[in-house]
Amino acid sequence: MSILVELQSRFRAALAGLVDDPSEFLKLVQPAADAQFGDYQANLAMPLGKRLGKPPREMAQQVLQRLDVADLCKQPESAGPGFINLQLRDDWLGNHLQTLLGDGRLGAASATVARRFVIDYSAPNIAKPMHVGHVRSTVIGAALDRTLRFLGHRVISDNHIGDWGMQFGMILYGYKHLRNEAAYEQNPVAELSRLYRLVNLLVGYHEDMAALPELKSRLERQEQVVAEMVAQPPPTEKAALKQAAKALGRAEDQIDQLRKLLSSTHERIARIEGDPGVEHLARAHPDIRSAVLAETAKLHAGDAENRRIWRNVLPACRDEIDRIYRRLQVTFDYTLGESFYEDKLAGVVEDLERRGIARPSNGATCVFIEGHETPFLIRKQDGAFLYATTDLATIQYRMQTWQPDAILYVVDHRQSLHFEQLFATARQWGYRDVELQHVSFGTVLGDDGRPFKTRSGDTVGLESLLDEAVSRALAVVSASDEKKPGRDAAREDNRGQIAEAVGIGAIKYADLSQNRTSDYIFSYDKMLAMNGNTATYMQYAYARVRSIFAKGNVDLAAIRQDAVPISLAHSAERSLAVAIAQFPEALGLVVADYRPNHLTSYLFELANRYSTFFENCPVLKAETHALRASRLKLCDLTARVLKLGLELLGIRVVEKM
RNA sequence: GCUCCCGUAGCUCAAUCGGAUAGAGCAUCUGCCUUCUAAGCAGAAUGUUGCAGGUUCGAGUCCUGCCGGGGGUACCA
Repeated sequence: MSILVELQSRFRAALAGLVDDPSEFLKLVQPAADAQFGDYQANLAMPLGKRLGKPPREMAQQVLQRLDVADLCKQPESAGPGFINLQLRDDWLGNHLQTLLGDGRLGAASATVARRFVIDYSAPNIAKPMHVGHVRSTVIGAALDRTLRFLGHRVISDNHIGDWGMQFGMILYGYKHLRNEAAYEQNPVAELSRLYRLVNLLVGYHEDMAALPELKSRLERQEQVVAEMVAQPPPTEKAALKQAAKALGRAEDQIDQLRKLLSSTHERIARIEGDPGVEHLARAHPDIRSAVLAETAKLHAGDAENRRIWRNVLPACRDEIDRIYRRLQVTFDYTLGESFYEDKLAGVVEDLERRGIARPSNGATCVFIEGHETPFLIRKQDGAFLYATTDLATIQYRMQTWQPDAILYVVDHRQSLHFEQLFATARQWGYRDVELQHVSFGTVLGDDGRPFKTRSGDTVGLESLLDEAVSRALAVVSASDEKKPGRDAAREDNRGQIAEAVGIGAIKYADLSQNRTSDYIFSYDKMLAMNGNTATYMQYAYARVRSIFAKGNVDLAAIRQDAVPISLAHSAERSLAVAIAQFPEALGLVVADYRPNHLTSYLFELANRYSTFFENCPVLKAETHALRASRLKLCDLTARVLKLGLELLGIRVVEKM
């Protein structure tokens, strides 16, 4: 049971008769912003007063007269311009916690209306190794997956891996023309990823070279424009003068931008030309871009050799990403990659054309969408399909196969235009009763504020990040052991497992604790931190609770059934109790806007309050037996909420640290 | 050009569809391990929420303009 939901229903009853639809006011019943205002607050008297044309303070009084919360709360008070402050009764809170002791769900009710979700997350491109950019989608997606499932929804997780696009054309081209057979024999995935990067580099080089003349002439034109503007006699009128200055500034900005673009293009070209080996390859493969596209088209058209290579190469790539998923403990119900839909693509385009949703334009097939300047391309001039086509086929398949109420795409926010167009097209196509959600997240940036890359231009591999995290955690575990001699010897064997849980947990938490919509600057130290607001802090709090149980030989089953009332006399006990009871509210926030950072904030707050409790309230040495039992109950609930909450985030707890 | 997002403490980030005195962590400083794990606790210091207007009982949040940064923008994903 959620206290907030209960309070809202009490307010609903109180508002009945005052307004027709109380819903918009009920959302103003919230946990208190500050402990001095109690546990919960209702901010509805002000807007209500405005609606009914009465002074807000009077309105608050009127609501209070109609409000029946005497069983849960102390006498509510009205404060300030009309805030209503509510404080839970200690006896009610104690009883409530008592019922939670016997509740495996810790108060989190199963959804009354179970929805069916398809969650599309992780989706790496299997032609290249997973890097830090894949962590966010994987970790956020998995957390939403687990949380929705826990709340009683039907969830189908589907890893839509990239195994069919132009990136595979690059692999094919590289495999055929640039492969080092010995390296491939030894480590196929490493060689494939080298080939992918190499071909990508060469394609980029020729694109840069091709773009250069146009870029130069644009710059010259722009410089001329500015020169003419400067040569103009300045207008005499003040307003016109200001206008002219502004226009000049903008034109100069464009020059700056063009110069930057030009110089970065020159830089890339120089890098290639400065490397004799690569330069030689660039000269030897002048038409590489169109050749790559041709390989892609051939694969799609069913060319026997390309299909054979594709089939041979795929298993090794899949093994590679599966190894990372095992380590992250992420699993999917389905892994239906782009290739799964290849035989459906032509039908999709045909169907959309027949219905008049798509039409040919400049040799390609497009969907024109109102409000969008550029069309949504579903087939290229050369006949090849695009990821738009695949995504449409995927929607069709998911709807036919699973009839979901919602499809969530956990994907970088840079693809928002694509999803807008995709969803708009899907709706025109007839899929109107499904919630199509782009659960977007911000980009991982480097120190320079640009999308994250290492100096060499390669993104940081995910696996090395995981290794680094675990090895740092191991160092901390070992250091902590040495500081406290006299621990049990079996402990040594556990260090590796503890380090794995702590290290991986740190990385996951770093991503989950951020509002997913913000970009963030990647930092090893931050991602691998084990102090402060980190998964480690919660794991540590959990281990401290478990340590009390171990030391006291506590029989938890007996404690849970013990009739001794829970005492909340100490402020640390009470504040901990309130946090425990608010677990369901945190889960509600997570699913309301698909943001796991609500759960991390909650768990940090809970663990924080536990630490205060731990310092101030002796458990095993409590003054009386009853107090000892009461505190053990608080410990038990804290540990269980921490464990369950972290599990929903995909983070493991350990018994000792 | 069009379009979307962002600008909060020295740094990295929060702030529940507009709520009370804008909060954490890191870094800095001061205390606390013979008492259940110091990966911790208690405390100090840190702000013109980019700027200027507007809307209202109330604005980091909404509107307008400006400044600054980033993304996307017809055949990559």
